[in-house]
Amino acid sequence: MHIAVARPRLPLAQQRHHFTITMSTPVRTRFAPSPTGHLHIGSARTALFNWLHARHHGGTFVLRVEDTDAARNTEASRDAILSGLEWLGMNWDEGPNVGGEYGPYFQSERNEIYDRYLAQLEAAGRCYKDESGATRFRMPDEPVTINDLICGSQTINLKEQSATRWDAKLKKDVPANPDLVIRRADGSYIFHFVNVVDDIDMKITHVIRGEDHLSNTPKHAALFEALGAPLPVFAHIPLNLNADGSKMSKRDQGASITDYIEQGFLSSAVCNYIALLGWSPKDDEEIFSPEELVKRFDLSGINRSNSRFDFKKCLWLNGEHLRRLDADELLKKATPFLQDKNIALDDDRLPAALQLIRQRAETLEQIPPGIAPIFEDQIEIDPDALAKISGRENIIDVLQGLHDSFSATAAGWNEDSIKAEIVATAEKLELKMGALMLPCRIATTGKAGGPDLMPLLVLIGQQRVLDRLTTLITKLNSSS
RNA sequence: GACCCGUUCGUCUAACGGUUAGGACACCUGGUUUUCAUCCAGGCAAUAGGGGUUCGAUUCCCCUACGGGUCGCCA
Repeated sequence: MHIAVARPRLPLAQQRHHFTITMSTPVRTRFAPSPTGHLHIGSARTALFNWLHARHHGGTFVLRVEDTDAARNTEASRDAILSGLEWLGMNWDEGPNVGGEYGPYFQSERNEIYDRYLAQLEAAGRCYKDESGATRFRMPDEPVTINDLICGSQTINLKEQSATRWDAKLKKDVPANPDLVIRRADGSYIFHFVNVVDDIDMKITHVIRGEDHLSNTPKHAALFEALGAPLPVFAHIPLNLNADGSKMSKRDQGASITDYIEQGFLSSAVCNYIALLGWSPKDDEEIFSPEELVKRFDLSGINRSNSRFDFKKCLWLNGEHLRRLDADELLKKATPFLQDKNIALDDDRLPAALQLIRQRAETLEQIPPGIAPIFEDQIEIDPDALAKISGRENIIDVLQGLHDSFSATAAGWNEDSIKAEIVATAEKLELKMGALMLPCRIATTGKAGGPDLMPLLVLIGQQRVLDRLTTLITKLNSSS
């Protein structure tokens, strides 16, 4: 497969250097997380764009763990990131657990490779050891130009730019050594160097990453040049912000992918939503399965401005995905949430219950509470719901009427017979049917809202419906 | 502070010089469902400001404002 360059932002002459290198090369993208926390939703989006681009072009998606900072890396974090990616369905072709011909895929295990590239730099006279023992890459005298697929072209003189450094405490620029540290005195390597070396060594063709790396890119380009390697295509994607426009940090609500797992989101919906943050299919469609995303994704559809996270839209999208699941998939996805609430998976009533609740649930987490009245022997009456009906003058008559009618039903216990009994009771009491529905619902489910009432009553069962009506009647009588 | 990127309804976005500036979420109003939800119909709501260029700018250029990013021996 070949690379599609669908949105030229630059005159062709400027693009040429950029694209001839990879025009006929199979696409290889990578996601390179640092295991210092959970899988952040923004990182997940970066991973998604890399994954989608690779899959769209039939290329290779590489997972590389950038664990060069021994002080901050944790095993728990690495596991969380890997399992988060797995949950999202972003399978990697090369990387941890699956291997590949360009391994190892943990930077902590690649020192020999870095030594080799460093030797190359040394041989070319492009780096030196400073007085502290750290190795520095000589910043080029000439300006460096990069062409970003999304952000366009920019030229910068690194030597001049790096000759001073902003001191946040002093609030002013202070003189600095413009040459980039690439290896610490203790022999460990710095991000910029290993990142570039690995991208070269792993033959990465497209570097798709957050815009926070845009300003680093000229340095990387200089390293590519010094190492005699062609530049990959750079595509810096805009960042996600909180709903209020502030920077999304680790502790913000919805920042971690585990939040979505725990709250009963579907991975397909999360992928769909985050894909839409900064990428557009350019038409009015917006509900996509992962397969459809792969088919439609193109880097040319990525826009350049940051976006804010809209949790409500994400919820809506999740509901849409939920309704598109077939019965087996729904049961499978809901299983952990059902087990958590002790709802037996082999209960005869479960399939029908799931079909009932799926029309209204937006998350898997909302499923058990909605169908609990079917499976639990005891229900709790929501006080707020009860308050809506307890003040009605005729409430006891209504409940008693329903009870009498339901207990006398001769036509069996099904939706039609239940409806007929409610209608009959309403006529007897000279009320509209609607006036009986809410009391009936609250008495039998404890809640003011929920799935379609008739089928719900069928599943709860005649005897328990009668018992619950009696219980509420007793309760109301004793409190009045 | 310097440098870089950005700025269309509240939010996500479409419109790559000519549109009554389109769609979606959210919100509001009706309707259907004799319940809840779905669903259907309708409504509210945007080109940051100022200069150019042009017969004509959301679209191209400049300035300002605002937002974000980078300026580490973190990644």
